[in-house]
Amino acid sequence: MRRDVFQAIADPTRRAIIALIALHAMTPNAIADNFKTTRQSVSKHLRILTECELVRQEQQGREIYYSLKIEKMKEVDKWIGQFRKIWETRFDQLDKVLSTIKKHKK
Amino acid sequence: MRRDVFQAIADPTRRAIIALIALHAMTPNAIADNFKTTRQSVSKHLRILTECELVRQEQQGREIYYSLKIEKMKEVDKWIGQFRKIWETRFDQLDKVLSTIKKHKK
DNA sequence: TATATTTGCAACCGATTGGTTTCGTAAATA
DNA sequence: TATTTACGAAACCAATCGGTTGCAAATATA
Repeated sequence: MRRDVFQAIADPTRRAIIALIALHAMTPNAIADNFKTTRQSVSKHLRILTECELVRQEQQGREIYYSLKIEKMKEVDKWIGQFRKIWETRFDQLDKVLSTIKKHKK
Repeated sequence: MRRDVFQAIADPTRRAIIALIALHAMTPNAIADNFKTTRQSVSKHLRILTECELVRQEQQGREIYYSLKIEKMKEVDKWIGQFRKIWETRFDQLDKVLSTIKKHKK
């Protein structure tokens, strides 16, 4: 069962969970309250998120607080980075074309 | 069969295809040459990428050239953006802590 | 101590996945 | 015209997915 961040964020429920716990740690029950699905289903998603190290657990009595390991999200950002370069370059090129047109108008 | 960009980039082969055709349009056969898998398998991946509008086709004789619709990648970038704010803020806070320590040392 | 709450885990289910093989079509080439 | 090449689509397969139900363990409360 080889997991990675990209597989983790592929599921919309998982993306919602990530967004939920990004700022504040939450218990599985509290997280599940935000969805139509069952607690067990959320628990399964949390296990997957834990497996790919996107999430951190903190036991507190009988409750377990889950929070986001935001550093892991940088992996996605890094991958997207290579394409950001491309679309920024293309924007620059378009910019050059536009300014050339302006010059010609003058 | 509702597809989105996040599902598209979940598969490693698909991510590799995306990176391959990001700069230059390529035919399915040319793409398949870069992988261990068959042409038909790559063809299936290309269909999925087409379905979620990540890819553009251009017929040229009996060949079909596939290229990346880089604008679509911005959707992922946008989603990651909300977390970038968080980790940059945390970095700022760490920075403040560090400069406070420096001041105290002085 | 008996009961209720919070949780993870295993078993199971139908749907979907990524891959293969096979086939049909259209374009290039002999 | 006959053959080869490039490709998509369909049928099929084992593996995995997301979800459910049921249960056991640990902690809190009566």
